[in-house]
Amino acid sequence: MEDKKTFYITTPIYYPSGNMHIGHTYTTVATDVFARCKRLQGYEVMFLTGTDEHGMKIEEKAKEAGVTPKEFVDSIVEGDHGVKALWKLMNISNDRYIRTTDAYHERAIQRIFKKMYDKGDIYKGKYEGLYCTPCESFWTESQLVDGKCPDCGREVKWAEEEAYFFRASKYAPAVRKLLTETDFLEPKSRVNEMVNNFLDCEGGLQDLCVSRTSFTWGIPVDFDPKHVVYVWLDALFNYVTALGYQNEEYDDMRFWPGVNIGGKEIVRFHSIYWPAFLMSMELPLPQKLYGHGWLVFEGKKMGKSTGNVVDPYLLAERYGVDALRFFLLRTFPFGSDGNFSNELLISCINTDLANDLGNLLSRSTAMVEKYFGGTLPAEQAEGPEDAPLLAVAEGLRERYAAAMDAFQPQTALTEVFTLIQRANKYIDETAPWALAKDMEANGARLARVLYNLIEACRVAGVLLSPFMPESCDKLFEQLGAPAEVRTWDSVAVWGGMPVGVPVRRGAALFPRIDVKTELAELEKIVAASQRKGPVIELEPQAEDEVDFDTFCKSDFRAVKVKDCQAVKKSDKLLRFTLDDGTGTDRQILSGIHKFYEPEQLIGKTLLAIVNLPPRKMMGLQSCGMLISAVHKVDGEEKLNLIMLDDAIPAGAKMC
RNA sequence: CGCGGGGUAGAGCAGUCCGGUAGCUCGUCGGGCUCAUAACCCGGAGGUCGUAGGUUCAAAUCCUGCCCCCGCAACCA
Repeated sequence: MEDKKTFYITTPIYYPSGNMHIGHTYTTVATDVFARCKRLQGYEVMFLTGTDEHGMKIEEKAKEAGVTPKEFVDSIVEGDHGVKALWKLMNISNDRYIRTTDAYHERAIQRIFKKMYDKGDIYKGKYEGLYCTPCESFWTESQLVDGKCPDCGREVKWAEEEAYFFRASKYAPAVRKLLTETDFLEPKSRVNEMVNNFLDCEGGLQDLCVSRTSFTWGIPVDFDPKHVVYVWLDALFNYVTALGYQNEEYDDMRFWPGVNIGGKEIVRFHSIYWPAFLMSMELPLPQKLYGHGWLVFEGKKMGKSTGNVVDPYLLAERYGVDALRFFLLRTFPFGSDGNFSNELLISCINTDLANDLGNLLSRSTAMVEKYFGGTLPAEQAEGPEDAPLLAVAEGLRERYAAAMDAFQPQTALTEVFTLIQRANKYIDETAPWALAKDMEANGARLARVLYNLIEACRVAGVLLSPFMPESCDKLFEQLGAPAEVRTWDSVAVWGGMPVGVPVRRGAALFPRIDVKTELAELEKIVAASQRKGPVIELEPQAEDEVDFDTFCKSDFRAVKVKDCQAVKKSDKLLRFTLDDGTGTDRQILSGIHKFYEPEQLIGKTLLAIVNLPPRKMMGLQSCGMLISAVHKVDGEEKLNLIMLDDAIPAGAKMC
């Protein structure tokens, strides 16, 4: 009976509150490449991805859209341009797709929750905090806006709610050991952050609240149905429920433990609570958690609010799925943040794929056709130029494997391109076109040169196939490489390519792109998608009435800006020295540096409320508040100070 | 002193763990070749490796101080 080694790898399960962007694509493509690489190496691979579909945010989004939460997630997961469609487009080879709304998963989570409870690792306690009754939400002090609910602006009050807690504190020492004494979490640079912030912090590792009563879109706690299981407990266990843990749907726990890949934002829950949960359930810990870096766009974090989300559909359709896959892993070191730009994408395609790889294949196959009618003869002669080329290929597979095992696809690709570049040089050195001038004398040598080139293309093709499966198949077609020389074993030594196979020059694998034209084109597309008209959002009008007396108490005055300066060490605060007509300067701090430079405002006449209680900010007194008009355009906040006619004297009362 | 990441040629990055010729891609300048996707190959110019000290025969790399940038956090009446 065949006993292949198993390999289990996962992406995080994504939260489908909106469409996936290039960042999700990056994680998923990377994981796919690792999975394909292990399959190539002969492992029995289980590759899991999925979606994390519960929680309050989805419940809210669904409400906004006027559908049920299930209908909402169905449309994002299964719909046109949805998650599954995107992974299909990107040629993701996941073996399984888990949705946390799958019945088997929900059942398993209930069992897990019960087991932890019976064991005493989950206990019923009280969640205390500031609570907004209409919104049914708890907020921390820091989340509050003006001491009020950030969502609705209403009063919050101290409240407590019954909740279940996971005894994370019990496992803190073991987790600490795991992080500091093993290479479970990589890259290593993320270890300190976790240990300092969450384990060695004041009070140590806090117990985690694992149930909620404030919303219903979640897995009910079956023995206490007014509670639903908090999303993280629900979500993290997907990695084992998808293998059949605590359910009857699957029976694949032999794959566990596996490797969890994810962006750096998931490191906290995956490196601390996930191992603790597993310890509680007495399951083996994951082999590895790799928290890769983020793609940033023009130096800024990518996000819907900044409007700089990069659409993977657009790029894949325009440049090809393989080119995009390749670019993501070739250009950015996996462990750290990378600066995404369209220009970088195009130049990567041109340099590596068109000029180096594509052109090598093109010129090599062209010469086999031209000089030998597409089939190389068996009679071949070695030459002095061969050794340096073969030296680069020697051990290439092992260097590549080592880099892949270390989760450094960028390095693995650099290795492969060393061979490709050396092969291009080899053409120059051997000058096949010169040999071809006297076939009688040089025919055998020419045959050998071309054989080596075809072989170089083949070896590169095998090693690149996890990154660009479709393109490598096309490459093998052109080379005439049969299935048995597309394998991992076949690239262990030079010379696997059989002689006499038909070589056919085909269409350019990666056409060269005109950078200038293309960048202009992309800009047009982006501009067009934005030109649909700015969406202006306004604050909803207050529903509560304010009584006249209360209103009259507010003392609004015209004030003149005598001086205005940025507050040191604060991004947002400006410090105003104001003439309020009293003869004594009034100091007001205002968080509007994002919208105004201090020098723009000096001399202006503004509107302020002057009888608010003074408040300290960044150590400075603020006596009142400047009044502004606020709105949002395409999700971006806009703010305009109310500027009064300069003819109005300082201190004039508004009524 | 809140936590973390980073500062290496005009641009983008590797090298830093484990000190020993500073490397890659693009750009630029010059040359070669004509098989190939105006591609390929060779060579040149261009770097106080943020800064100031320290350890050492030797520091981009190890240690200390400082400056600047970027996330998170805080603040944003």
